[in-house]
Amino acid sequence: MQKTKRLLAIEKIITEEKITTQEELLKKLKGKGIDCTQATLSRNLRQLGVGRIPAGNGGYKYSLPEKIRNSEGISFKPNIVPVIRDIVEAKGLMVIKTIPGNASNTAFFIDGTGRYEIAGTIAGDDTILIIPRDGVTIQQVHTCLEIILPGIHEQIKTSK
Amino acid sequence: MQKTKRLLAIEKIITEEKITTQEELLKKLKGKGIDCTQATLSRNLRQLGVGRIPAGNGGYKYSLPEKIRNSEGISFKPNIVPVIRDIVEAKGLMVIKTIPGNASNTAFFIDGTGRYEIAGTIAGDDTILIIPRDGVTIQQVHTCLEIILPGIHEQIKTSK
DNA sequence: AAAATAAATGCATAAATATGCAAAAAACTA
DNA sequence: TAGTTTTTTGCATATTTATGCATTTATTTT
Repeated sequence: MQKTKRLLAIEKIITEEKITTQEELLKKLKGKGIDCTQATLSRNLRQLGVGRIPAGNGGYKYSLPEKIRNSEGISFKPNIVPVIRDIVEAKGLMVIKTIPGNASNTAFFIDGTGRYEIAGTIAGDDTILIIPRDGVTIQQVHTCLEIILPGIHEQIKTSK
Repeated sequence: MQKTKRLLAIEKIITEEKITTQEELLKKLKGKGIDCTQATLSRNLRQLGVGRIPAGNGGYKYSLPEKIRNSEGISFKPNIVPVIRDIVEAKGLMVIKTIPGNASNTAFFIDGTGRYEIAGTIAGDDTILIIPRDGVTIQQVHTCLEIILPGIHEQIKTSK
């Protein structure tokens, strides 16, 4: 799907560079071979929960949610990818395996993102059960996880 | 100065209600007897660091910095009220008493909110000095604290 | 207090963003 | 796989927001 790829690219670009307008983002994407219109970007940014905040030096910048912003508009994101070992599907639910003792904090992080796709989580010691909301497909949950934890699937695949 | 009053009103309104457009904010302000143009609002919002983020149900909402956002655009605040023992005024400054050892982290939290009213803070072990910005009254600082820490004054009053 | 300097504001408009609608693409079903 | 439904997208445009410039208001200096 073209859209998923685009969403990921948008998040990556926004995280790494200071993007001031949608037109600017449009060009960056084009540079990566991803082509769309400003209208589509506007919709995608909404879906990703991306906000537009005043930048310290003048102008504005786009910024991902689930971040902690201070009055300078600077943000950061905790990286918890390395603790995740595996992601499998079962009975329409999602099971995430972590390294021992890390299920709870990982689930807490996932909950904290408040993603629409996820109705709730249950965590043991090294296993998390993710309950998708009604009407949300497993594929959508995968996409959702990829958004929360960029590169996670790739990471799991290569470490196997 | 008219501007300070307006900035405070903007923060208050944005904190308490879901504001979708600058025009909407304009009307709310007019209702409070504060009159200006959209152009001025745009400039003020920038100065306050107010961002525009997608709202969960569709549409957008303005949001102060200092908040932790999740992807639904909902914000929440850590509750640190219980560590605060007393709030008194002295020489146009504000003195906050905390339980021992908690002044520093409380001050850090207050600083982090980036409130316009507060020029800066100094913390010892159980005492914080809040220096209001020029032109800001003690009453306005009280209101500001009530916004940062809802219910704080009530809590102190009842525990005495 | 008058003059000089800086800050704030409105007006008009440019710039940027969101959205209704129709078409195209993708996903699903029988 | 042909038909049906859902999702995604572009186009055109309405809506919303930012800003240059001139003017007013406030602040500072002499």
